[in-house]
Amino acid sequence: MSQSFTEENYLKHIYKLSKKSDKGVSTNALAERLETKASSVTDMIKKLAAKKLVDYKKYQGVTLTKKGQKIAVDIIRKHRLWEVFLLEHLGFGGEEVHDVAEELEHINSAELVERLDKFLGYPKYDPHGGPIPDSEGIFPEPKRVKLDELEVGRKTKVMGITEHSDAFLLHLKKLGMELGTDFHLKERFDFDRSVEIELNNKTIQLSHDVAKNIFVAH
Amino acid sequence: MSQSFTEENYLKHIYKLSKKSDKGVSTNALAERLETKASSVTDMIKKLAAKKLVDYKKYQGVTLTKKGQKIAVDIIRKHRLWEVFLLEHLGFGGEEVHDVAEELEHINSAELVERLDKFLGYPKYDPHGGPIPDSEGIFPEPKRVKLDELEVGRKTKVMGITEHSDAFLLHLKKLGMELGTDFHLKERFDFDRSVEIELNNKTIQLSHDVAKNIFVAH
DNA sequence: ATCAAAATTTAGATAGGTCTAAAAATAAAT
DNA sequence: ATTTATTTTTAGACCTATCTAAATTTTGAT
Ligand SMILES: [Mn+2]
Ligand SMILES: [Mn+2]
Ligand SMILES: [Mn+2]
Ligand SMILES: [Mn+2]
Repeated sequence: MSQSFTEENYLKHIYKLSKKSDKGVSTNALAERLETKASSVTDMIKKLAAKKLVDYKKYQGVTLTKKGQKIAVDIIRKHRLWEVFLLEHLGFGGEEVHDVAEELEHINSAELVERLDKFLGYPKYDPHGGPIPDSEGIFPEPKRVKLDELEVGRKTKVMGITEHSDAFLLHLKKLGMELGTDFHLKERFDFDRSVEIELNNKTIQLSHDVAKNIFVAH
Repeated sequence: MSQSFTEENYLKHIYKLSKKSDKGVSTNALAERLETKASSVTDMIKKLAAKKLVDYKKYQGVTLTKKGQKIAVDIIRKHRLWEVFLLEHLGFGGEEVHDVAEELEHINSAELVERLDKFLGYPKYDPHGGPIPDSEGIFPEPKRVKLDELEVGRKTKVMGITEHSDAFLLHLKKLGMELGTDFHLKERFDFDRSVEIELNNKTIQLSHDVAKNIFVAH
């Protein structure tokens, strides 16, 4: 069975949104992500459910089935491999890459993907740090690094801490950082090694004492 | 204005078929090429005509407008650039390449095409000898000529073909002619324009139908 | 010039994807 | 517990691309 571009985009975004919480993905959230209307989402979800790619109960949101998940992960694999190619071999910079990868990810050829993967040297992460699943859909073990060593510009997430005092835990809680919290490392200031991060649309400063005690995904 | 994959494929095949004769491309010829029905072709042609991409009068066949031609040539450019990439960099062999290029040619990004072209070293011909037009739509000067126009007596080599049917490919294989094969044009017979060539120490006759479909080095 | 065959176009139907407006269900407030 | 607001679904419509079957035009033979 083969999917349309549209179906593949739905599956991919259901996958990504479902990581954010453990409940089903809501119709509105999906509509916003896909820049379409809620009614269109409902229609499409029904079609995907008929194909057994998602589980769906009215008003309860959607989740991917195993089959749907496999397809979603494969799209992500292709997207990230193409981004590696565009950035590292064609010399693309920054933004433009994503839109092109958004189209290339739908090119349908297992042979092509495997050869591209080989050509690129079997990368495990794309240039934004996004992990690239293998052809079985297995993601690489996320390398962990301390926040004070991470390259500026990375999107990352909290993977662990090396300091377990109540004071530190309370501090993190107040900042809104917990295990799994996603954020973006915007800047590091050389004079005191403090960092500036963006988390939940807020910009926050962290001292080096804090940063050096947080493990983040690389 | 942007075209669908389908529209682009129509334009490309109208372009290619229109090279074969100087009359408009017939509905049936297009239907056969595109593996669809004549009625579907009529529908699509009307739409392309409404967009001013083709000129069309009922029952008279279609021709491309300047605008349509530009798009068609650009698709051919992309197709051939991708084939160079797939064959020379990803290590694809023979057949598989074409189908993948058939999809890749529709990826919509001028930036991508220019960067790919640069990455490949601005090739002028694809690995099958097909000329690659530049971004302005200009084809390279053919340092190639069809075998039925080559001067008698020349030593030359197979540079490409203009007929890609299985029957023709098989025929060439049987004759021992493939891309790059060297041979010597010994004689041309005026009464049927057949030619006699010497290849691997054997003397072979080729009908005009065969000769006119083989590109050779000039 | 007439008739038959082939090519082409039209009519009507189906399926995918989307939208607006209205109805129904759920969640939040009072 | 009611009422109100929000979310989600349904109903009905539209556009693209395709098909089959029937009608029309052109081509080619007699
Ligand atoms: Mn991306
Ligand atoms: Mn996409
Ligand atoms: Mn090709
Ligand atoms: Mn194509």
